[in-house]
Amino acid sequence: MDYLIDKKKFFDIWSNKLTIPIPALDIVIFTIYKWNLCLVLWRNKERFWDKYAIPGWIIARWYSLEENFDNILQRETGITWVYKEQLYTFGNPSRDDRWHVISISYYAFVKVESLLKTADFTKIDLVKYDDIENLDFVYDHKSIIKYAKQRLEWKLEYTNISKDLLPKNFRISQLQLTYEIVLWKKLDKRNFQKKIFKLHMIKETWELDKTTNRPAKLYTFIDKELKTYEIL
Amino acid sequence: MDYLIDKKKFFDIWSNKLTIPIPALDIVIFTIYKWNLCLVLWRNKERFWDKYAIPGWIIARWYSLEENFDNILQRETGITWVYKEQLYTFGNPSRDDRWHVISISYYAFVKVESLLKTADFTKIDLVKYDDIENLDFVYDHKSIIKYAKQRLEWKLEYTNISKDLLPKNFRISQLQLTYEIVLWKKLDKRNFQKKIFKLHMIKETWELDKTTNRPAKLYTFIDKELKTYEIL
DNA sequence: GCAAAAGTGTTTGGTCTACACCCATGA
DNA sequence: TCATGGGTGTAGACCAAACACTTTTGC
Repeated sequence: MDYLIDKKKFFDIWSNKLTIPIPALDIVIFTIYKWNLCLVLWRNKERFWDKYAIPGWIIARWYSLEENFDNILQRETGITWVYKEQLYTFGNPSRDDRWHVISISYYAFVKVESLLKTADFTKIDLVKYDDIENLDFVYDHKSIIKYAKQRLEWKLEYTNISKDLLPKNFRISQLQLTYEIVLWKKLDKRNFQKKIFKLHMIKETWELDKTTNRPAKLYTFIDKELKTYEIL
Repeated sequence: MDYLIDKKKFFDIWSNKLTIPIPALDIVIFTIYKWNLCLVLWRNKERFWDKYAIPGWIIARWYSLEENFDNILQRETGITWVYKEQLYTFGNPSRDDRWHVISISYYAFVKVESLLKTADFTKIDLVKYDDIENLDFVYDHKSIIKYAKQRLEWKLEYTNISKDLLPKNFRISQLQLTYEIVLWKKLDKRNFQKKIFKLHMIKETWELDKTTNRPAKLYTFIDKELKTYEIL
């Protein structure tokens, strides 16, 4: 009676084929590891013929995108929490040559401590972003990654997203280094600090980091929430 | 043999149910009509119990999102060309209470002349944005519209997207009015002009518009393409 | 001549950039 | 005592916001 619950429309029993594309969810996970921008990639030789893939799976019915995300993340990487945001939905019918799969893509950031504590390194590889040019990926996953990288750059310039890439307390030089790594350019130390302070993005703690020659003040983010700034 | 083409996974013949959600594509269409921000909405009493909906339909397999978009737009509104961009993918299982439908949403802009020339007003209604608060919409369409409006504001502030809302030639005061309508605030005439000119967004034509008391120069956009500006 | 919209500059405060030296500590 | 990274200020250019009067035309 109703067009939507007339399920015959979506599956043709005689040809044994769906008439709709299949929705999947894929995740680009960034982290800063040893002061390199890295990706958490999925390596599954059986399924992917020795190519890399970003974690992802078919979307299960009756679960929200968030629930599907959490489930895929946990099952395929072991990681329990990341900051995530929807990236884009890719629907080119030829992106997967076996079937029309629509990829609802997310990008995510994970702090390195959290990664090392929870990730299952038998399932994933940590790969430097700069190396992906030379690696083989399944389907259109390389272009999804590049799209995510653009978004990361924007996000870093206009929000306090770096809070999800850095430890709780950090030296200002580490914050600056994070920006330099992602934006891939040198920044001026004094101007950088002025900007960050003017935005009230971080505050001093009373701790010192004595691991370098001259001890450095440690800072922490003021806002726990994601905040967008007009300028940076 | 391969996990993806094992179609049994996606349709359970015994329960006669799909095991995946259904992907659909929905479109929020903006226009400026009689100097009001308006939406092109779909009114289908049979299907929608006298509520408004944004145009949309189930995604057909083997066609790209763009092809599905064009097809839906043409069939449901008659409109032949709009500027479009992907907005977001909404996947809450309860957004449609009959089935789990994932909505890949787009927002679009159409010039009023083009709208009036091609649209099929037996299928659509033109509704002022300011009125939607008091109207009934199916599913989560009202919140999709509000999300699209936010994006429109951003787009107007940082790009030359207004070219797709205005006629080819226009008075500067009309351009300013468009900004004021969408951003919902008064702008300073002199500062507005300085900004727009500094960005090299528009250029003079040698025509005059004599429909008001004092004739006004007509301007036109320099770039045909969408261009993003760092500042506005 | 008057109503209506067009057109036009200046000042002020704030922000961005470029740039160089001293400090505290560990080895 | 030296090497390493930490910490700090200023001057000049540019940009953004506030603000009011004159001009041209139709009626």
